[in-house]
Amino acid sequence: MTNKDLANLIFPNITKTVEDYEKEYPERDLPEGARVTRYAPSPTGFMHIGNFYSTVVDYVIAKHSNGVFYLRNEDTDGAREIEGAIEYIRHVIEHYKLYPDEYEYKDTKEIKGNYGPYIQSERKDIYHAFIKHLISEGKAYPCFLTQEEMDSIRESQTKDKRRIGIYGRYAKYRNLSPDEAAERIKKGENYVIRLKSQGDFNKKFKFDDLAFGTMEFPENDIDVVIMKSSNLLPTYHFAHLVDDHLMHTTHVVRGQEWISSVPTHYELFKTFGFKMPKYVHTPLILKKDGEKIRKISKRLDPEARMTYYEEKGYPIYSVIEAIMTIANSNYEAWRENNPDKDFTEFDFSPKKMSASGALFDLDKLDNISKNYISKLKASEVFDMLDEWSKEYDKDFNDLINKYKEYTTDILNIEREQKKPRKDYASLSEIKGQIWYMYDELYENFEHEFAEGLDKEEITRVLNTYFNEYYDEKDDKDTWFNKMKEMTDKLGYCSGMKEYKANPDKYKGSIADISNIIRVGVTSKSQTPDLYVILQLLGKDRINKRISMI
RNA sequence: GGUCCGUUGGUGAAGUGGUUUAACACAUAGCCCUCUCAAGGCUACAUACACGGGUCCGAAUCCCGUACGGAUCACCA
Repeated sequence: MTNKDLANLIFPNITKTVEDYEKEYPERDLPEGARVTRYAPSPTGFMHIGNFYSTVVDYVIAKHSNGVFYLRNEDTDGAREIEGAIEYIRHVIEHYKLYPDEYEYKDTKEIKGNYGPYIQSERKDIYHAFIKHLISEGKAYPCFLTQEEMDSIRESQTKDKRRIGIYGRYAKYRNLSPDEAAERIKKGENYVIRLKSQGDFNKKFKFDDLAFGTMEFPENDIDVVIMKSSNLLPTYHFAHLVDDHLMHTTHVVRGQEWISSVPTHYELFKTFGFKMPKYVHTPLILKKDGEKIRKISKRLDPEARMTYYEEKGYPIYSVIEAIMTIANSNYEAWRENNPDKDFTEFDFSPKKMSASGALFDLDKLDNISKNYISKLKASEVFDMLDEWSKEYDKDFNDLINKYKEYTTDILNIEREQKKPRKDYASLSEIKGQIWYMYDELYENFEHEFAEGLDKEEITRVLNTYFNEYYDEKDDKDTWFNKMKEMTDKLGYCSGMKEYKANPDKYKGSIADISNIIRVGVTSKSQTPDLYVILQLLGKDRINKRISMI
């Protein structure tokens, strides 16, 4: 029996060859310099900030070059698959408008692109053809090692401080004759297919990573599993080889944790004589935990999960800007000079990514977000708030829609001007800052009057002001002059400089008067411009609130 | 233990042998402005190049070693 016979025994129904598939997946017809990237998640968990980082990088690289960004569902691990994971991943990339050019969704049967299927479990025959080829050539073999045998190999390797893995003399079945292998298979023995590695651990090769630069690795000599016995699907390494070759990926963007499997991938591509794509290994996103710095964790850090940003209501723009700022530190300067350009117009450079992990800084995110939101029109903020609250605060959503115009006016306070207020970093913060403008929410609070202020004085100031001085029709200057007038009449000081110089000569200052009025109508001692607040509140609300005191 | 990577102030970082008394941004603090807050203006801040050798007229920048940190070593991706 030859290797070819063995291959036929294992894959009797596979008739297409590697060459057939190469014809089916021809070179992409793209302009010079166009790059093909992919986001290739496994549906085994929810998307976290590290995945998102890579995805943004994928997207920028592809879009900036007028290339292709596609989505590939890497569902080769049936056991760990989580229901709804791929739907959630889809939700996130669509939420951030990182639409893939090619994709396939099982649940809705949507598919787009000529290089599919884009779901690995549907590509089994393709992988088998490639594996069959390898077996015929004697470059892969069935391995009958049991779990127990492997455990004991590992144990002895650990004990003897040897490298761990199935290689050299530990690769017990690599030199089994096709006849012996066939016999075991016919008996129904369990097996995986392993690569018959030709690498030499004592030889080194150079590898260029676009982010990390040139690295040197020993060649791979481990007979890695390329096909699992459990579901006959390939392992990641093999699927990466086949898919990225056939789909003509030019740039593989993936987390730094993959660097250590570069020797395996290098050998796999070499074995087939395929050209390797370029690699961009993205730095880990780290987190400071007390004194220790560690990889950000979905379990321990709420901000690691992408749901966090949606729940908080960070605009998608803010999150992407924050990620881009971490990815390339010259991005901020670029953005300053190009405030209106799409982030994909930025000439992203993998080389500029920091090789050490980056701490994702929520303060920085807030700052970026505050600046962004402050520059929006009130109506735009309203729309965003509407959309967010629909999902996360239904009651508030009803309220703002009931008073749509009023709410927009509130959101417009000190907004459309050269130096707008920067009050909100996220949509979820808004309610906490404007609740007192709504009678429906004007309950369960305490008036924040200055300490030691007696009730009689409060009443006197409020009554005097609203009965004798306040007129809705006044413009701001008139309004403020009247405030000063009353201040002086009641024995307070209308000039802050004068008051600060001689505090003992007066009952208080115009600041105290303002405070009484401000707290009287809003309960809060800190609000935006009092004139605007009074204008917006209007006579009815004001009267109702005064009478509550 | 093997392999690979990294180490500039509280954070992200600029910097690739000499315009560096080491940018910039965020954070923090103070002052100014001011009816409060936010914003804005100004200033300060951290006495920042892990450590030790070497190369050189000259090193954060090049080389070696040490320490520390991280990633990875599955029929998981």
